[in-house]
Amino acid sequence: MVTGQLNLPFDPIERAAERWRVHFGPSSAMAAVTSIMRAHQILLSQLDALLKPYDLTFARYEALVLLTFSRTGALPLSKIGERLMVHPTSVTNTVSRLERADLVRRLPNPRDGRGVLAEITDRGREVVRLATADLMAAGFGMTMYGEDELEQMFDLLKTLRVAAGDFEG
Amino acid sequence: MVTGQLNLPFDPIERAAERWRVHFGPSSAMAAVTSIMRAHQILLSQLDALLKPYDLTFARYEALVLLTFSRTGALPLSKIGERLMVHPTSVTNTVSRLERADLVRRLPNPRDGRGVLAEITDRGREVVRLATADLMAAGFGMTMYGEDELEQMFDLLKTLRVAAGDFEG
DNA sequence: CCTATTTCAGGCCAACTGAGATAC
DNA sequence: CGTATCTCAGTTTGCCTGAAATAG
Repeated sequence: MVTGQLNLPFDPIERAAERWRVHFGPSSAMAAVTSIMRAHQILLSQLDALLKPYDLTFARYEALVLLTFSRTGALPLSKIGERLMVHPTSVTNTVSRLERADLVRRLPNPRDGRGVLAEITDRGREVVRLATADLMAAGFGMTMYGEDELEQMFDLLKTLRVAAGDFEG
Repeated sequence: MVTGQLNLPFDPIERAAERWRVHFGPSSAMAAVTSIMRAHQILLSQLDALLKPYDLTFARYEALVLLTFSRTGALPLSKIGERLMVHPTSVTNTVSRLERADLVRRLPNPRDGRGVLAEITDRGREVVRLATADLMAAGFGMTMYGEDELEQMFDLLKTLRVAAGDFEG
């Protein structure tokens, strides 16, 4: 429903921006923010639908892919939280769900007695392979864009991420 | 924490995209999608923090602003859901929260016996005024962008919204 | 009769807070 | 000792499904 074809005869964000200008003043920041919110909603809904057959959400899929990328297939939960920029308790929850589905297993961290490693299982690697094929076939829900536009989007949003202190820009 | 300054020495999305290219192939769509997800997370966290003193979330704030824009200060719940593109049950929930805080009241729709109007209260108008002043003072969390970049962002994301069928583009 | 509007019950997911166990 | 890692309990939010009541 969130991505249902409502087919309003006008752009609801553009209309809100016009009224915003009249009531409050300059509205380009508000229009850009609202657009990002809506884009997120559209994409998340599409990607979660694609991943549903694998009993994955996009958040869980991202964690799984991150493990695929690591040399040993295992990472401390703290590192996962850092890279995906999610809260420690969310990592615990995500890893628990993946563990229950037999896609990762928990191991004690041999280099830090406090720590826990999440290690991807063979089944986890297979699920990543299949899910990734589906996502790529769907172009990540971005098939309306050309290569140049995708890069433009990345560059534009990078400015925001740098300003938020995500990394040393 | 979600917007904490982690100050990684590298861009985690860029790094993931590089590895993605090696493992799976072209990664620009994935990088753009991940950037949108992260931008959403950053902005929502900042805006919700700004709105917290008013016991509002961004979703509730948007509903309140929409009522401010209507001529009579009242709209059917169905219309609110259509404009903000949220699920009917979410509208019920949002309006109930606002009603409990005395920012809107429910009225029967005189033009449709099935329907319910949400009408903004005087207190609701005052809260919108104050919250909007705070949001504008914070530039909606977008002060790192120039006017041209904000328009560029809006235009780029409009392509996605049109493709999703949000309106007659 | 069929459809539209709203509500309720109940589920899932992600994020957070705060507290505690354990180990650096 | 203080700090870091992880877990658990519990709350909030938003989104969803399915079913019901009511009315066009």
